[in-house]
Amino acid sequence: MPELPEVETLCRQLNAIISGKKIIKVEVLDRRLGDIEGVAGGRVAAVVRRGKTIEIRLDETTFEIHLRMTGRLLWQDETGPPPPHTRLVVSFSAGRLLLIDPRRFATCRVRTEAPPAALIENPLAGLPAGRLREIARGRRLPVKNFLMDQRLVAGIGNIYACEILHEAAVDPRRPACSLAQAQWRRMEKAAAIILPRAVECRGTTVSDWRDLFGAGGTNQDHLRVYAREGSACPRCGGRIERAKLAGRGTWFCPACQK
DNA sequence: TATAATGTTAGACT
DNA sequence: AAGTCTAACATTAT
Repeated sequence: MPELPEVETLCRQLNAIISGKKIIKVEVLDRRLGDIEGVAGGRVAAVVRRGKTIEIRLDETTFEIHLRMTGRLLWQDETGPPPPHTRLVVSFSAGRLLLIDPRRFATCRVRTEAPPAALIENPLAGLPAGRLREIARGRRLPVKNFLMDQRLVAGIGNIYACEILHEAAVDPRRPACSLAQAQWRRMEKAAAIILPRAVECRGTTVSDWRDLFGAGGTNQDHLRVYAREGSACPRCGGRIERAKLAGRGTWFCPACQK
């Protein structure tokens, strides 16, 4: 569910609240999350985003959380009964962090070494046209799948891939290697508009995204194509269509996205 | 009842 | 060999 802007929102909120604090207890309520009780006793140095992964950096190791499709993090000041689908409880002296995940796809791990970096590590800091073109050389997969490949570009998922491609007026089905230089430049510009705005809006709440304190984001007010099949394209008035790419719903305007 | 859901990846295929 | 595609993961909502 959460993509780069949503994960960025959580990391910023977490930083403000747990940096410098000690983890006093870890309760794993879903065995599939694995053996992570070892992080109990650690002190949080900082919380950092890597793509869609949340890195809780402790003094010695890094505790990572990936929310996948339906994972949420929720901060609670008081201890009450945890909400349904709570899979993990990380307690601090002043409150606790809950991982809630109906579909149970979310994952956690403890690591000491950094994994291999994506070719473009942080599109929030820029999605440079020149690099995109260079990486896309010889790759015939659809440009939307290219953008969503986490080994290539870290953090972009289905909503923001659709929105960036619309803003850049590029057809999501085009082979990545076939884009002209001018189109890559438009992609760079589009990302520089869409991603920072989504972060300012604290993410996109179309169904169930909530921030660390349970509040929805407001970026859904800025969506132009995602889940808008049949409505009019805000740029050219054409009809927004839905296709399937890499098994995912893909919304675009065939009239102005070339 | 069938389908789709904001993600990733192992294994199959080219 | 490297690039690409598909099914699977588990559950809820429409």
